[in-house]
Amino acid sequence: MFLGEFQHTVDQKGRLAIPAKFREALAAGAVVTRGLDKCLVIYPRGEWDSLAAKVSRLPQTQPHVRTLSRLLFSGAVDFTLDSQGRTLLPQYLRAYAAITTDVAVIGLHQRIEVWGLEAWNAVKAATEADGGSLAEQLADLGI
Amino acid sequence: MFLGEFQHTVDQKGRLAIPAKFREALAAGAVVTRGLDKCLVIYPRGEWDSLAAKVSRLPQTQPHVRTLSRLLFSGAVDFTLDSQGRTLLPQYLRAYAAITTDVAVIGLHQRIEVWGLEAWNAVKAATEADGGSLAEQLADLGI
DNA sequence: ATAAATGTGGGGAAAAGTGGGGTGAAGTGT
DNA sequence: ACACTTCACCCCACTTTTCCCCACATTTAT
Repeated sequence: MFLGEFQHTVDQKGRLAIPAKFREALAAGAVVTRGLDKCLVIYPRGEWDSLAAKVSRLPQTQPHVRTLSRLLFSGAVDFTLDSQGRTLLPQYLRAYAAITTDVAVIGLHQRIEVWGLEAWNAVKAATEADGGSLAEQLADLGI
Repeated sequence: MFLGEFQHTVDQKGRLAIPAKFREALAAGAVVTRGLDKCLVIYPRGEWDSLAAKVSRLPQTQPHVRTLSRLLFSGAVDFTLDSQGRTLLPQYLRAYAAITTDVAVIGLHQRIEVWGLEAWNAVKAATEADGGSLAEQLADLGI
């Protein structure tokens, strides 16, 4: 289970150190891909496999199914850790999430998100300012 | 499993380097053909066989089934790698996908797509602009 | 306070991507 | 049937990126 917020830096080679607490759960294999909010998402193998299987089962003759497949799979990279517990983020993924040097690594239960630090701070600020309506929407979901 | 986005170039002889990560899975045999969206598609042998079987089973009495058959089978070429891990794309396939020099090679789980770089960037831009409806689809899948 | 673990930086070997010649087979036209 | 061109495939060479290793600073735990 991934929890917590960590501030790390991406070095000039595009490497990002993964919080030590997360490494064990990712060692068995994982995938990084584009998230829906201009951030990157790391799925451990099990999560990713079930997601990929669901998408693959859709009829690829439908245009929006192909679009969805491309969004999901084209951005994805097999996630590996080097001996220091770092991963190499491809240039196009860094570009997608506007990641330069400072990033926030966020544990979100079954998955991990990686944000450019500025974007993350903006999201946090927006969330806190917006607490009221968020509560209402969550109420609609029965939480 | 094919994943990721790679920017490669086609040289003057029409050769395209296949990402190293993909080579092993293609070495056992594969097929290149026209895709549905003005791109080229590379299917490993197993995938191609099941796709070909599926299409053959469709009622060839319907005009658009015949069109699909022609698109798929007439353009198909046996895929081979040279000693540098490159493949030779026939001129008519390059023409179909408007491929000149810069291309994007996209891993899509069971298949690989090859796009002219401009066309691919256009697809990506359209996808990002359309993020909302894709999020809904993912929600429908229970993600 | 000492030891261990974590995050960060960089050098160097290996691999990947790119370009270009040369040889032989296939196809074209006379 | 012949010369000629064109194309596919083999080899070699170069540049860039990736990966593996070592080193150091800072934090955490004992």
